[in-house]
Amino acid sequence: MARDEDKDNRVTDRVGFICRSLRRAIIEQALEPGAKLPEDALGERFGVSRTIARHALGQLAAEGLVELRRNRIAVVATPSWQEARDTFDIRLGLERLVVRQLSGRLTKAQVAKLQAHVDAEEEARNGPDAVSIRLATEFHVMLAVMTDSPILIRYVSEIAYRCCLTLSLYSRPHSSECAISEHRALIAALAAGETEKAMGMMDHHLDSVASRALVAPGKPRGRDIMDILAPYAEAETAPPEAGKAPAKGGAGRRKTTA
Amino acid sequence: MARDEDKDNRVTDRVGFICRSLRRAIIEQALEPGAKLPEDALGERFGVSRTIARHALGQLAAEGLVELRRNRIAVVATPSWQEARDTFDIRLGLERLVVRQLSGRLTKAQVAKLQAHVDAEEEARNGPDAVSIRLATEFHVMLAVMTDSPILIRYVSEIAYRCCLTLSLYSRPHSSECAISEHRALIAALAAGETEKAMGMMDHHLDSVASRALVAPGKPRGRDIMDILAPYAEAETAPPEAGKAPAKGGAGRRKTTA
DNA sequence: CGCGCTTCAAGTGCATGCACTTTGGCCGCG
DNA sequence: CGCGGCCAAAGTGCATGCACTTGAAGCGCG
Repeated sequence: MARDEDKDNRVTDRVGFICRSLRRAIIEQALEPGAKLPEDALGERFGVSRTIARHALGQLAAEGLVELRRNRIAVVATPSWQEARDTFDIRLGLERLVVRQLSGRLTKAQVAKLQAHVDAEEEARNGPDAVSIRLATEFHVMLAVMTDSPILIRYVSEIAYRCCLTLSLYSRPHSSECAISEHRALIAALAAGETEKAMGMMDHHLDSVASRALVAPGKPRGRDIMDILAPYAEAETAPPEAGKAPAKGGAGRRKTTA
Repeated sequence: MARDEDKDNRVTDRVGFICRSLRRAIIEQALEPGAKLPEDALGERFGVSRTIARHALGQLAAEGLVELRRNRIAVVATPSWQEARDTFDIRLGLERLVVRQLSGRLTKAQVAKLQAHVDAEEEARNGPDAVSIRLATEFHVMLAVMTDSPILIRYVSEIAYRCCLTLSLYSRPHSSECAISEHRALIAALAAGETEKAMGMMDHHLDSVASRALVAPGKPRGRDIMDILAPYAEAETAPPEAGKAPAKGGAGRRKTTA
């Protein structure tokens, strides 16, 4: 990722740097949906002025990772359940394009690179979930990058990141074991040029991730506090264990990158 | 009609306003690819400071409509031929999703609205091309909006705008007559819930727009001057008018769509 | 004891100023 | 006559200051 850093396009890069950092923090769930991102705190943390931080926030907002509300502190986006489903749906469509594009056209080097990445995933399996999620996401982004189509790259990256977001909202502990083997199988199919098969695998892969991970709309984790409180408003009969303090918000003052 | 749209999200709206204006200017080809967009000129024109103009430019850059180069004046993006093809390809994938989502689910009011829009297209047929293009684009955006899926809306809008851009680079005078009847037919199929048929129509529609409009890579109008000059640099023997001389990236045939 | 109003601090919205970079013209030199 | 370097104008990069908005604590009133 430090590769094409200073191409000379894109904003100076301090903005880019902040974006990348924030994105990473978000997909690793160091920043949960709803986390506040005050401009000055950001600026201070990254050693830049609010102007830059603001710009970065703007970019991230354009990608749908943060929410900007006028005169309010920016927050990490909290996609609705419906949006989450849509996101996966669209992602599927986009990744099919990737597969179609790539099938039978992968160079040996590319295949090797992909395999190496999956090896890394394997290795990180016992590490923190955050890392597995990031690696799994990066695998897909890597595929997109290999299409060499800037637009496709952008869209797939964006949506993959958004998926991480929804995952961090609506998923349970996470289980990425099968994902890894599915990644391997996908590589094989792509390398062999079995387009249809590869597409089917991608379908199945994403579909299973979605249905396995996306747990029903019942209780969105970091969602609006009012949602969490909702069941308590109904009746005062033994509320389930929810270790969240009511008013003050357990987040303390400003959160920034971990 | 330029009044609302600010539910309270998004930037203050002066930024939004500039974005919208610029987008419109771009898709109507009042601003050709490569056109310069200096911050202060923009700011002056819209009665705001460079800060705002800059922010707008940033948004547009995120959408791929303008290009930002460090320390240089921002310009309207000039997608390469390859990107143009990719764009249409991806667009097709996205619009298929739209169709699938919409098929058989359109309310009477929606159908009416669509038909009214196509009527407007019909009416504008003798007007300037710019308007026809805008209307045709808006038709597709309108469809996307009806899916009620924010992400899909965003992506389709974005890519539709980008297509306008490529059209203004690589298309001939334009002929949108058939597009109108195709729009009508599409509405009918959608209303009738004939998903497969509707998808096929969308395929055909976009494909024909692409292949009809996108005239070969021969002479990209506003594209990098170096490309145009390349064949002349080789030898001074009568430069052919279409020959692809440089060893540049493959203009090689790529699956358009299935 | 609770409820609404006031007041204040945190935070954003935006403009402006200054430094740095790029560009293109001008001039002197070969 | 051409060519390469200097210089000013134009433009961006970024920080900072001030006005405005918002949320909430504090306070008085019922």
